[in-house]
Amino acid sequence: MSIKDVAKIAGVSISTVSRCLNSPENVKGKTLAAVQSAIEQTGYAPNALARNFRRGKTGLVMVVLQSVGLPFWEGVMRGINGVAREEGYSILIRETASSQPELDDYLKMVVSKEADGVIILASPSPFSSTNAYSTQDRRTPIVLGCENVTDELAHIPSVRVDNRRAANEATQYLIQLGHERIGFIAGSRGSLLTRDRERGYWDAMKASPRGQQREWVVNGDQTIEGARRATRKLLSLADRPTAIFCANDEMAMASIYEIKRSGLSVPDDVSVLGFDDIRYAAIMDPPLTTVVQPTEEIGERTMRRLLNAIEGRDIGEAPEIVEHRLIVRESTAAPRAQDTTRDDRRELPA
Amino acid sequence: MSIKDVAKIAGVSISTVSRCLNSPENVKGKTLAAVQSAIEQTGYAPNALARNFRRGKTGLVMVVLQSVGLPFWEGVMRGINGVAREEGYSILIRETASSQPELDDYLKMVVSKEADGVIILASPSPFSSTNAYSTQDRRTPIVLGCENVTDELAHIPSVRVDNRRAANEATQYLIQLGHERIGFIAGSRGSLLTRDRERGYWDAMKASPRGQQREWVVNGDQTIEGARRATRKLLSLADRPTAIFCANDEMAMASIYEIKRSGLSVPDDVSVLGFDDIRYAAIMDPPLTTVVQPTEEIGERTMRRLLNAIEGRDIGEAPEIVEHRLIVRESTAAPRAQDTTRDDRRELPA
DNA sequence: TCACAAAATCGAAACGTTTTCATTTGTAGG
DNA sequence: CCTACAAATGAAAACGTTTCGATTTTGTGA
Repeated sequence: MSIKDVAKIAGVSISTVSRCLNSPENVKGKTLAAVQSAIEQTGYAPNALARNFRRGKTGLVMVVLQSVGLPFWEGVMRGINGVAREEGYSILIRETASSQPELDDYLKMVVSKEADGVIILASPSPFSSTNAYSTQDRRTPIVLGCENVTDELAHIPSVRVDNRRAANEATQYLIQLGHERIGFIAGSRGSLLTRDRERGYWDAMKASPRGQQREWVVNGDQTIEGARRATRKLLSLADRPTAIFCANDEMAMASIYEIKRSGLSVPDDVSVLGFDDIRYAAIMDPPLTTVVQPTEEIGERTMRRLLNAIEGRDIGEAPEIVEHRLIVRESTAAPRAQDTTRDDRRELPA
Repeated sequence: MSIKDVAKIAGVSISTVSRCLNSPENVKGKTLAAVQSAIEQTGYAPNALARNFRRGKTGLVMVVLQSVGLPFWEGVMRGINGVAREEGYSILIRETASSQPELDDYLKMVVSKEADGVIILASPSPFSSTNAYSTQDRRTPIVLGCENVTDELAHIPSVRVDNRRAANEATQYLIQLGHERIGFIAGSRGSLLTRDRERGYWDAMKASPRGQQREWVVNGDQTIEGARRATRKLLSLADRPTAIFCANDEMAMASIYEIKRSGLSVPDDVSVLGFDDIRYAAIMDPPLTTVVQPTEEIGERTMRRLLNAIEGRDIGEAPEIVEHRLIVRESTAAPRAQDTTRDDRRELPA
């Protein structure tokens, strides 16, 4: 059932059939009708394999993410998918959770015509020497969404919020509430995104009454378990923080869990502030104060930028910055007046 | 940079180069070495487009899901991805959240060689007349994961837990705890998965002391908002349930949120039981009692079954059933002794 | 009706593989 | 040293489309 059969039935040449499919405005109404009828009749569907082969384009964009199922990426993926559909592309996904390929493997996929471009939403194998993004690679279309990657990929064009400023502002907000001892649960080591947020936190703490304290910053590893551990560590500090800023909402959830579990209350004893505004942020107990990113916009712009690159335009290497916003819910409050000793925990009901 | 260039440099024919790539055991060591060196030298990478075209296979499996970012599908996708990688397939995703194609569109994708097979994890456009799965379609490789689809797709082979039995057992568990008024928050109308769970609930309630009550079953629409609405409805009942069984964990989260918000406590006033054991189930407050599905196994078996179909084997149409398991945490408890009036809510602190 | 330009159609090449069949090379046995 | 056979390699076809240049048809104005 190929274009040939259709041509024969319609009594035209195969090039005419092809034209009917691709530029019907160039074919006479009568022939068009004949061809369409032949197509109906045979149930012909163009062979995408052949077409893509001939055109030298896969129509595929590879999206690298850590794992399907992480709520944060929902909006980003919706954005990506939306413009992909609009522009006739399909999305190929690869999870780094299950395997750990090198960046290089992805770049190769576009030279071997498995995809036309790559969007990176998660660092391929962290700390791999072959992850360096050489100038030679500059010609393969690739864009980062959110800059959730290691240093070596720093120069790849990206679309993201200003994580440093956002984290700074969020921390400022806690300081303004009156908090002086503010903990920070960092994400996975070596992720640009995470490091920028940590920097923003440091920036803000510099000007805070008690200044910066090394021990207030603990690595949460971007995992629930890690964040729980980190929280326990923070809670056991002599100078226990009255507020904890988590590098993302998932860790904030874990942190809240652990805080409550130790008999403390959020936000009465400890305020918690997240980052991302995932779909569960508003129905946690208490509803989470957090930094919102325009995820869908990030997805859309990432995809658009990639398409530009695919079409051969120069997209530069400067990140595209989109706006964030702090959304205040109930997990943050002013610290309690008497909260200067570390022993108030004992006074609480279990 | 094609196979031709490599052939020229290596001083062999293109068929030999092809053989070096695909069946090196059939080529003499010396030529193999020469060819490999030529490949190195040119940086040649086989053109996947051409290869797939020639072979008539895309190497792609289309996975239809509602939306990336829903935690439940994390494990399923990991399973799918795992065997896909093993078998040399890539995963194409399509979200039904952003567009609503018909099942037919997906089937067409395999005839038009955009993918070799389809895995359905979410109903394409619910209640569409063209979603019927005709016997004529029986030849296109397609498998359901979890049967999260509308009636019309009932006869497509699937891999899933026995939702009806699982829901029955879960409800039994609540009954055994001493609950008599048990609410059920159903998922999206028309989803087989959800309906089976509802059936399981009814099955169990038949034998319960107070029997079945229409008003105890409310539609939660598979959404957070829907589940909140449903919960409010249940709580406002004259005979307010002392336990609520939610068709999935996400709705359980929403339900718990709403219960607490109305001043009641979980599980003291109302027990809540979920389904799925998503990654946040264990760190909710309280940690959620729920039904676990072996998601990764489901994904693996779904994919394997699809591959069988792709390779032309008859995979039948009977569902493959995998084992579920109830995991008891802290969101369920025996009802309070005095809990027979509806007015205890007033006695609680706001 | 004719000439001519424009529009429509056709024929054939090309895309980069894989694969079949034929040919060459190598090897062992007599 | 020749034959027979196996192993290795080569030549060419084929996959289904798009597209280029050539050719035919159509339409227009004189």
